[in-house]
Amino acid sequence: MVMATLRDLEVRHLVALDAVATEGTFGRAADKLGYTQSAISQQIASLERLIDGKLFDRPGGPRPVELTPLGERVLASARELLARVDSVGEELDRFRTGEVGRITVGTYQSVSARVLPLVVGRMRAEYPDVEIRVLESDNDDDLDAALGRGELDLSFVVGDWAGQFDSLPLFDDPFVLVARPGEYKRGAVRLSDLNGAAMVGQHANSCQLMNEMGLRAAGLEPNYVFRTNDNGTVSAMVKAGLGVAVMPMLCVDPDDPGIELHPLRPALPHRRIAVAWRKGRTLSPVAVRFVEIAGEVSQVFVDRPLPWATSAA
Amino acid sequence: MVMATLRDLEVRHLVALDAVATEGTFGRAADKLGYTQSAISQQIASLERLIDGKLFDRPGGPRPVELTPLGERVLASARELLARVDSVGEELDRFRTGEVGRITVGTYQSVSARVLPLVVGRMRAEYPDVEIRVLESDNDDDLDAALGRGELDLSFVVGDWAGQFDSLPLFDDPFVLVARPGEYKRGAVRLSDLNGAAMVGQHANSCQLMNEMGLRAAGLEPNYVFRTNDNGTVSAMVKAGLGVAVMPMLCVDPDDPGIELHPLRPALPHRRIAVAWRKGRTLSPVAVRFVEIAGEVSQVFVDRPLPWATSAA
DNA sequence: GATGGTCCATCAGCGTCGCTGATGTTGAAC
DNA sequence: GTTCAACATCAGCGACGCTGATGGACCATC
Repeated sequence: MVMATLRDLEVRHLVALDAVATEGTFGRAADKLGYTQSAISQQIASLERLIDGKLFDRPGGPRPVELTPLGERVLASARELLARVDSVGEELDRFRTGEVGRITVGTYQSVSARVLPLVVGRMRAEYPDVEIRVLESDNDDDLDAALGRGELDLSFVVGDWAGQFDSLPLFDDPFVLVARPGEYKRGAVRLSDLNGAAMVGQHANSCQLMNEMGLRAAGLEPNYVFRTNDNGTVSAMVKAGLGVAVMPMLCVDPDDPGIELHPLRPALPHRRIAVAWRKGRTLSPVAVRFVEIAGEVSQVFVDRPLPWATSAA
Repeated sequence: MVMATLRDLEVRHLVALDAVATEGTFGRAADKLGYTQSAISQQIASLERLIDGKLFDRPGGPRPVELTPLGERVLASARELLARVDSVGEELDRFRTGEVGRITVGTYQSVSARVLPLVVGRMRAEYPDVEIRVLESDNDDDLDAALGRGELDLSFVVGDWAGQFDSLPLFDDPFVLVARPGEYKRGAVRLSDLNGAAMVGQHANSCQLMNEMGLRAAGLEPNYVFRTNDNGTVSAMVKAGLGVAVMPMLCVDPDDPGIELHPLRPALPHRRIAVAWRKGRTLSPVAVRFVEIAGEVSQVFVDRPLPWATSAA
């Protein structure tokens, strides 16, 4: 016979207390709850042991029980707790359906500008009460680290991260040459034609490194005259005649008449855009839907016109 | 295999969830709580069945478990509930010690004026945070009814209520003659001397009826020229010469020089003052103390000087 | 790639707990 | 007194929860 404490409390006890207080007798409470009178009697006795005090006065004979002053106090707390438990249940249901929730997503400039608005728009339409937080960074490592630490639920990433993350590949984003209209003949440009050309690029990040490695692998030593991480500035510099740029196609505004895009020949290895999350981790329902939507809206980029068609428009 | 719902929730589940989330592994949580790892595993599994969703991602291998998004939500609610349960426990302790509580007491004019202040004063000194509510009524039936309905925790009553209530007798309050000083010789007055005297009395209530019955039993027909339920007004009318009054001694200000008190011979059956509560009902700790204190302070009235000594002072 | 270590899941065994159904007890009403 | 309507108690039993051991997954290390 060990000492019973509130840690042994069960919701069932509170339900029984409430029912007895409401119904007035153990028997009616038992009927209501689908137990026998004996069971209710034992449940209340057990609760009285936990509380360490009588909750009901039993007048004996055919008269109903009545709460003691202690019982009144406990009942008030019990009803409060029951209401809280119920509201937790409802909140969890809302969470499961995505009615409430929060999601934090990592992203970077080109995705922020071209992909994220499409996804966020559909998310807000489907789940108006879901809070969507976005962390944008120039630096892939920041996003990876934050994702690894669990600060991000999801992150857009470049490349495959099969080792560390689970991911859904969204689309391939080819490197294209950005030049002033007419500077090169329409259509593909040979890498060798870029030899010695003044180039505009980004500071060292995964795309830029991928890009430069591709160029060097083709035997040319790029001549960077300006670097910026702002994609708009890269295009602006090209327009201003500072040089040409090799950029992921997603980083360039396809409707900008001041520039012309050219496929490269041979093509550099394209970058693969994916949305990733920590390997093996369960996603919230909202996050799952976010990934689905990201996949759906990415069809736009899978099917997008090739650069020469665009510049020829 | 029946469907588990939140109604099957137990505090133990929440404690286990909290411990695992805090400790990071099932094993350490088990050590902390004095269970085996197996028990914790089963408790969490059981909770996951209740919640109908995984709460932890188990990476497998030597790495600790991590909360799923659902788990985070549930944990937050669990901690809130645990805190609430703890605070209920503390509140109940305070209730038991009388540190908090409320008591509603029925009373009537003479007790309000002479007895209650003594009791309330000591109660407030002992239990400064206990709320004391007082219902005063001219009409005994009101108090009895309110006590019977449970609206009062305690009530001062006149007479024995052995049938309906439990009670503690406090003291006996004799009926005395109230007259102007010198109107009667000091000391006892014969009932027969009151025959035909103009009298001031109360409206029909238990004391007044008791009083009149006693007079009639002694063979005299009282001649009431004025009735009021206000004890001060009775005395004032006596002082003004409207008549004499037969009153419970407690209803008269013993220090009032404008009146003189006389015992009656033969004495009328005195009224017995008691504090009563519903038969068989458990009293709150504060109410128990209230009754004790009422008994203690009533010693003043048990031992109080007889009327002729008072008026001779 | 084999090994050891550290996790959690699972299983069998078993004690305990909670429920049922029947019986005992109490007090009020007739 | 008898009856009735309450709750308490008891024996029995089934289910549940815990223990201790085992198994499986995964990582790190060699």
